[in-house]
Amino acid sequence: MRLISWNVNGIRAVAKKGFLDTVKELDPDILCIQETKASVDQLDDSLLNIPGYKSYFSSAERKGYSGTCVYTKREPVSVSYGLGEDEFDHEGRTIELDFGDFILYNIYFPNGGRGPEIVEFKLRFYDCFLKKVKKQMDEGRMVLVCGDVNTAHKEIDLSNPKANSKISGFLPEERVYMDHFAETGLVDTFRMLYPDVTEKYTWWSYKTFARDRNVGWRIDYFF
DNA sequence: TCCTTGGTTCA
DNA sequence: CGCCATGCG
DNA sequence: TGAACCAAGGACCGCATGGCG
Repeated sequence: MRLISWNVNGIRAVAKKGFLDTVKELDPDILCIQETKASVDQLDDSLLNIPGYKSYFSSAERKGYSGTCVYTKREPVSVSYGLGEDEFDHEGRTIELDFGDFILYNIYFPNGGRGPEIVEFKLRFYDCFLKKVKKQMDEGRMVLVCGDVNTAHKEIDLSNPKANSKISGFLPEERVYMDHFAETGLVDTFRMLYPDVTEKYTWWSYKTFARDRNVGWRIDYFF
């Protein structure tokens, strides 16, 4: 089974740049999208109904902000939106699909770059999420998680760990939560398969051609 | 992210 | 509608 | 004196919205 996670930074923008062709080529069984930046009524039928897939959308109340969706060939038993905690459920960040033999979360975790109070919000979000997952695991459920976590775990996971140790995305208090993910039983699959591989990133700064030079961060995960 | 400015340390 | 500023990442 | 090492501040790009004429 092929699962894909993709932060598109505007699904309408990528739709103009071959999104549907790419999906066809990649042929995922389940495709998890973050940062759709759109509400359902802003999307036309080609995005709402991709042939062969069921689709589920969750949008922020604020226009043009955040938002997630999932396209899946296999039909889930049930789908729910949000973490079940009012504070975290107004920005379309969480889609939870129950497939019976496993639960899959597609999550766009908050970006803390706008200030300390947003970092606090991000940490509370992590906390709420982990409590929920722990409960499900204690009940014997298998849980898969993918999405944009917005934190690099260890020094190996970004180009300039020293210079970024005071920047949101690599703060000590954020990295501790990546430890908590592991303690909860959520395995960073990439790092499990490639424990020593360096310079593999999922996000690059828009500044100074960072992507061309592969100066980046690994902040998107499959657990 | 990178470059600049300005401040500190220490051979 | 085009143009520019703002918010966000 | 000057080399080396920081901390802090500013410009930077792309998507989307909204105000204005």
